[in-house]
Amino acid sequence: MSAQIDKKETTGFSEDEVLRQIEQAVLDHRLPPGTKLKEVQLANLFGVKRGTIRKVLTRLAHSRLVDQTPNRGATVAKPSVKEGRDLFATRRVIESAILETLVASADDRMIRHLKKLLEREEKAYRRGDSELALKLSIDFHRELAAMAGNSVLEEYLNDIIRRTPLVILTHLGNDKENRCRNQEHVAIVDAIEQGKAKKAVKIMHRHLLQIESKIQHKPETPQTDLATLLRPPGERVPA
Amino acid sequence: MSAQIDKKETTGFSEDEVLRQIEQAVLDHRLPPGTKLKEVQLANLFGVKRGTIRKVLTRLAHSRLVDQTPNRGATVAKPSVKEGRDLFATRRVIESAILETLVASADDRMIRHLKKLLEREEKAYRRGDSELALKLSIDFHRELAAMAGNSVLEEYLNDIIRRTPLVILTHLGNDKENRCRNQEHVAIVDAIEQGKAKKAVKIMHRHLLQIESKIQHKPETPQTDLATLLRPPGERVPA
DNA sequence: GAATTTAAAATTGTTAACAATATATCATCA
DNA sequence: TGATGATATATTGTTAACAATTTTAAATTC
Repeated sequence: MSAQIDKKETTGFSEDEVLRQIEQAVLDHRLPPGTKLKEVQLANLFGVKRGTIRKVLTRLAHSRLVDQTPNRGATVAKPSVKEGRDLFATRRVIESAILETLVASADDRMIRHLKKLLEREEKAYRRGDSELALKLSIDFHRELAAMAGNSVLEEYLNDIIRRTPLVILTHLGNDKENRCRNQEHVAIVDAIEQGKAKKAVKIMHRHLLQIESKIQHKPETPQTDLATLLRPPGERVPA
Repeated sequence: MSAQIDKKETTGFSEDEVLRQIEQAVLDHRLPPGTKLKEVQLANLFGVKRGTIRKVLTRLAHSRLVDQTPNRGATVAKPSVKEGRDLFATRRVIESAILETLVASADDRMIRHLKKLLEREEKAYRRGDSELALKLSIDFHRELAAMAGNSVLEEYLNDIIRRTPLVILTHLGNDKENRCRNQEHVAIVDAIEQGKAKKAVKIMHRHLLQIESKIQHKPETPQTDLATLLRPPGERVPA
């Protein structure tokens, strides 16, 4: 009744590629929290051995993107309200530190690069391409972290960013409201350009609190679905 | 020439226990950076299968305590000067946030508990038991993190604490100077008790900068030795 | 003797078969 | 019907044997 998922022809991915694809699926809000992740199913989907999937799941569990329980396999993690709050609070701390560092060393080239990113982001918003807009919004935050030049801060922010979609999906639903506002990104870059660290931090705080303030009620538990949602482009559905 | 390390009789540890023992060995400055970690050797030492060691090494690599290179195995990580600086800079950020949070919610019970810890720490210092003093000093920082009540901040601080010995050993040597000073810990608790967050943060900054300022020169590369240093208590050496 | 090549040993990486556990299916009975 | 228990299936966990690679050692050549 739930047997053959073919897909043997694909060339086969490396362990890192599989990991990144799953992480990307979470970032894109395609993998709802609570989704069961069966080893053989994933192995077939990606055209790899079960052992590879096994290692990937362990790594994902280590970064708290999946929950692993002995003998019962892995599911996409479902952060608690508490964890969600802690995550956002920590994010404010990390992003503030990034901005303080960045303002001290920002040059024209960086500012220009950031503004180019923001233009693309705004264009995506106007065009109504919310998928691309979300991606570019994430890129903006990541770019700030990379520019600050502290690899550990960058590492931690990326960790938080990866976990954030799970918090949003479990405690906010998939509303369009819960996205970064391009306008605020612009204001942050302006503050950086002016060398006003405190101002940049203040805007960033408001920016993050806007989303954070909403995570308190958990509306309902949506039913999990099959894992064909791992493939971003059009894909055929096996018989 | 480097063949049989017996040790088959031991009861055998679980995966998590093996992980913790290795982490503890790093914390205790018993595992110098660069030490080769051979799978079968570790498997024999802990009385577990090679697969278990393999998973543990992967997990340790994920938290950057070991470096893994394909086909060439794992070694205890050797952080660069840059990584060391970034680590300490981030630690200041995290510990500051912890203190700010903590001061807002500290009660008498917490203060009393902290003071008790400090007494034990001071006693260990006076007695000259620098091993215990180091351990208690780490406990102090961890306790602050736990009391703040933000699980993500706590998680990150623990991550940093685990990696810190590797930075110290590679770029500072094993001097007694590079340890936390009990006196400063006392001053931090006093500031918390008085509800002065800014003051506590300032002391903490000075506290951490004192160590951080020294990581610039890397004296030499000490030779790696065998991994019998994994056992804290007295152990027999096989023929 | 130093450098290069060849062979041996040690170490890591992979796989398929098996074992253990959990989940689903179905029959039985109150 | 609904609960209980037995059987079958599906899923995860483990292991030992094998393959691939690197490191070490020895042999050869100049």
